[in-house]
Amino acid sequence: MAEQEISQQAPVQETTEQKIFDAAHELFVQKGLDGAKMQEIADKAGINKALLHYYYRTKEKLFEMVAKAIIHQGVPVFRKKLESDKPLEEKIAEFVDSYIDLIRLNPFMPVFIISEMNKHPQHFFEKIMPAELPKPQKFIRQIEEAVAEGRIRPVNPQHLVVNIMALCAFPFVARPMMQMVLGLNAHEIEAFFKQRKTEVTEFIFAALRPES
Amino acid sequence: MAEQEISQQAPVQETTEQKIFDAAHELFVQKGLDGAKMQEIADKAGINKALLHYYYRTKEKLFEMVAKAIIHQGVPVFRKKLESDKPLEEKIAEFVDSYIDLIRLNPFMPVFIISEMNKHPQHFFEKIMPAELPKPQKFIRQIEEAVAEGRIRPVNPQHLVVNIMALCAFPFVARPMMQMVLGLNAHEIEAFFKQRKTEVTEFIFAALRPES
DNA sequence: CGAGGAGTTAACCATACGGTTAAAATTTTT
DNA sequence: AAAAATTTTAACCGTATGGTTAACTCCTCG
Repeated sequence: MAEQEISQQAPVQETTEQKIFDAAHELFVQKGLDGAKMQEIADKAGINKALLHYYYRTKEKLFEMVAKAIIHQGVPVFRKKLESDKPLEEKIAEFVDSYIDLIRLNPFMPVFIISEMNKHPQHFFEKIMPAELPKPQKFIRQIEEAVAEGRIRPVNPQHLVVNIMALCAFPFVARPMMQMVLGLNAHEIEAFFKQRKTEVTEFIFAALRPES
Repeated sequence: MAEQEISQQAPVQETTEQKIFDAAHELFVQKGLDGAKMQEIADKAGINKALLHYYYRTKEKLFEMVAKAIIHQGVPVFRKKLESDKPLEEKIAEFVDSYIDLIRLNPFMPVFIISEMNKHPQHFFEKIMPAELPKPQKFIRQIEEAVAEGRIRPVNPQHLVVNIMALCAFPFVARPMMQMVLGLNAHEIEAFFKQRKTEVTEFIFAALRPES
């Protein structure tokens, strides 16, 4: 479900601008704004450092473009799911499904966002995040209705929203730690992430079953 | 419950070494290894830059000491809770309780660990993490037993462990985002975090109720 | 008192870094 | 093919950065 067809790099005839962008993408994601160096990006792109400034004026601008691209890859997914007209149960299942799909395609994304958002919150919300970021009001109203109707256990809707996001995203940001603590090798962790979707969905629905 | 008495800085007669350490702590946590600059640390400590190198030979060494201190603040809490002899239900409740307490005392900790762990995994696990990090084997066995006895719904124990950690830690690392998405002001977010402990505990227990 | 050591400082050093310049190479336009 | 515009490069610039040096202060102890 929700397996998008994202042209998985066709290195046919990549333009220089693209090569720079890709190199910057990889390094910014891996090392952050401060950790990634312009020379390093130039080397990885296989070009002269001056070209970075020719295409993207400054490091900050280059970073902004990369960060925006990353954010804008996720935002529409959220918006679509949060604002859909589907009934609550279906909505939750779809949300978990496409959220985990999204992260599995770009496992670095949550760490990148969390790091940069916490390190430079002002810059992040003023220059990178779109002004109209998806709001879960409709989702929250649906939760309130379901509670009122007794269809689900009484829960605080805001906490539920956070819980869902936490269950989806956290394993990816804590991956190295998990791997260490649970003692999993590469294969096992891969299997773990494969199971994750169903396990999370079942966990949430179980937590929402009405009492008695 | 579990409100430790941690001598909340007594700035009576702080030694220079301590002043440096504290300044480094604050800046490394806030900006990471790459983002924090030695001059900045010296300024914040109110001393000459050469003194940094007098007490802590290099930036890396200083960082290691700070990072170790942060890690070693949390590890014993984990170990104690994970290896206790209490029955499962109690254990989960206590784990959530002291985990959230721990993070509320140092809300920066999870972001710091996640950032640095993902940015320099090798350095992190070789030089900073203690060799004998707490393992949840006993906890996992207890879960398996509870499932076998039908006391809780059948769940994959590893996923449950991850779920618990996710529900506790994630809100703190995603705090700025949450604040934005849920549209909370400083007071409201404070209230949110106060409710968090009970909400998470109830959520987990609800998810573990046996079926039918 | 005065020698020795710990603590502290200003000045300095080499390199790394983000960014610029001017000219060369390449492509596009006419 | 010449002119114009675009792309690429090597060399350079000023500053920031991690780190060092050597001298100076201050306290301790014989």
